[in-house]
Amino acid sequence: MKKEYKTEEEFLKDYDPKEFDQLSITADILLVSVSDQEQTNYRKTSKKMMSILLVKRNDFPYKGKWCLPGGFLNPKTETLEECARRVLKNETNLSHIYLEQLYTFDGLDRDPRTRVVSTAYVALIDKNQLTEMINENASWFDIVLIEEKDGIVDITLDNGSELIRLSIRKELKEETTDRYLFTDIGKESLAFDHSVVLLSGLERIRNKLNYTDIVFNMMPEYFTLGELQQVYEVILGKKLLDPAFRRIIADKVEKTNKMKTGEGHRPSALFRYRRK
Amino acid sequence: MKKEYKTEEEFLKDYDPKEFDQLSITADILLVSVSDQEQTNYRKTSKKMMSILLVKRNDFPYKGKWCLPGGFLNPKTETLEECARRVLKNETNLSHIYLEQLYTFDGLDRDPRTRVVSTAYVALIDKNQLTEMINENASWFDIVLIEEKDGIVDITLDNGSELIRLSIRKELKEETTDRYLFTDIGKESLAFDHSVVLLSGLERIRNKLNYTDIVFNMMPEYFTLGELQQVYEVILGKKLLDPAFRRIIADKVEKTNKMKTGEGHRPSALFRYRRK
DNA sequence: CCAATAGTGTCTGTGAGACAGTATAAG
DNA sequence: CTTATACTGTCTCACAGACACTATTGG
Repeated sequence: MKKEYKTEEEFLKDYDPKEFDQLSITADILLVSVSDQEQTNYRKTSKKMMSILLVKRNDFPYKGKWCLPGGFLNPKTETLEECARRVLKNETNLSHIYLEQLYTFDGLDRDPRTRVVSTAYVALIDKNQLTEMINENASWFDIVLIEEKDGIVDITLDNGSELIRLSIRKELKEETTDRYLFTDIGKESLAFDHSVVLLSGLERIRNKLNYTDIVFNMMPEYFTLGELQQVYEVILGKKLLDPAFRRIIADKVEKTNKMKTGEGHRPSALFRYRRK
Repeated sequence: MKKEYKTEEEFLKDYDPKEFDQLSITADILLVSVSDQEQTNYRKTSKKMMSILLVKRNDFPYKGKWCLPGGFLNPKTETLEECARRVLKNETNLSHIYLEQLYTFDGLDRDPRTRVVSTAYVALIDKNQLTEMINENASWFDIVLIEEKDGIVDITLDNGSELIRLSIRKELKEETTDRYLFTDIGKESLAFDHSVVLLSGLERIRNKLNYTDIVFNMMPEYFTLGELQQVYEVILGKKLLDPAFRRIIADKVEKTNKMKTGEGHRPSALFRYRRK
């Protein structure tokens, strides 16, 4: 039977590193989606927010803290991406999810137990496809604030009953490039170095929004251009002008003959992603 | 004493996987620089080419094949980047090299001995800084050709006495993104999956040329705009128009009062990278 | 003078930013 | 009629692409 520990120090004192391999690899996943915030005014459209899936840790280390879903790689049987998909399947019960390798995080002290290298993945889903309930330790957090000031990025997460405030220092590694060194400096934070993984992933998504079609992985099959624009705006963190936006996405979408009505204002045409 | 093997099969038959950890991580490095090709015509400027450092394998697996320099991570003492710098120091005797994590390659059959996950790094240097001779198994290969046609990328490498022709299939992983699946399909190739690492790295450099200042890691302190333009052209694989190029880099460089003369034509001003 | 590169002036077309205007549903 | 969003027309400004032109050296 598993022994119960009260503090992390007690746990580590008793921990036998030989039980683990000397070196392990995990795949951690930043699962991102877009959620709707209900509106009181019947005319107004619901506000959209980015949201991410976090899991509450049941065991030491970081017992009670929230972290990204992840799992240890089975070196004999699976690739890192397969490992990530296995974890995603457990959390969401979905199989065909957009997945992209983000970065490999390998600080010496990421995990107090032993050396654990983590390859992080970004996953995008349309929340409407979620049917079955996810595991009881998991919860969707809305990103209610993300703000950069004086080289510090503040992120506030909210799952309806709990608020998490993260603070990450962001400095250029090299003046010749766009690589940043992220350092978790918040009082609250996610387990391991997952605050840093979160910020890296969000910046990746923001960058790729401009030159890829990854947004459509977060959209339902039919959507209005207003909805699509809101998703752009929440990811980029700024308002866009209608005509400019419509020019940009004109060749990425196709108009259907469906309409969305009953919104208290002029109905809008439903569009669909135009695959190549 | 080490036993000598004649074939790879014989070697693998005798190989005891328990001698290795069940799972290992290596840092592999794509070290890229720019070399000058001598010109017969005294008026003409020397043509530039990209060149990369390869190492000839002394042992099985892939004995006799060329591969990227790399080394196993020591899980107790170093990060992957430190591991990469240690390898670079051995190969080039240089310490302050531009280094950037590229991607983590983790196919199940990358290494016939045991499961080896490799995190690849891209390193850029100015060849003029190289003084001491590198290790005797290492050699600089010029990229004499890189051509994409019908989803196949052909790369030809030349170190002066040996030609290597690589062929890699390139297909989009997902229609919504810019991620490619690379498959080595050449008769000749580099050891392990290093042909794929090479191509990934070259594409990374090409992309970053447009929105970062990484070129200057491959330039000497003083350079003419003609030289800089040639480096851009060889990396991008196309000619650029002078006025357009000068507009683009105008705010990245500063003119010095030095001149380059004796070239059989009008002398050119020497410029320097303008740090922020 | 010739060959080759250095360096500049300027036209043109494309495309993003900006603003203003028209259209249409629900209540 | 009001409110809120849907959707379009068009002006302007910045800037990349393109071409033409001048400048300057070694031989």
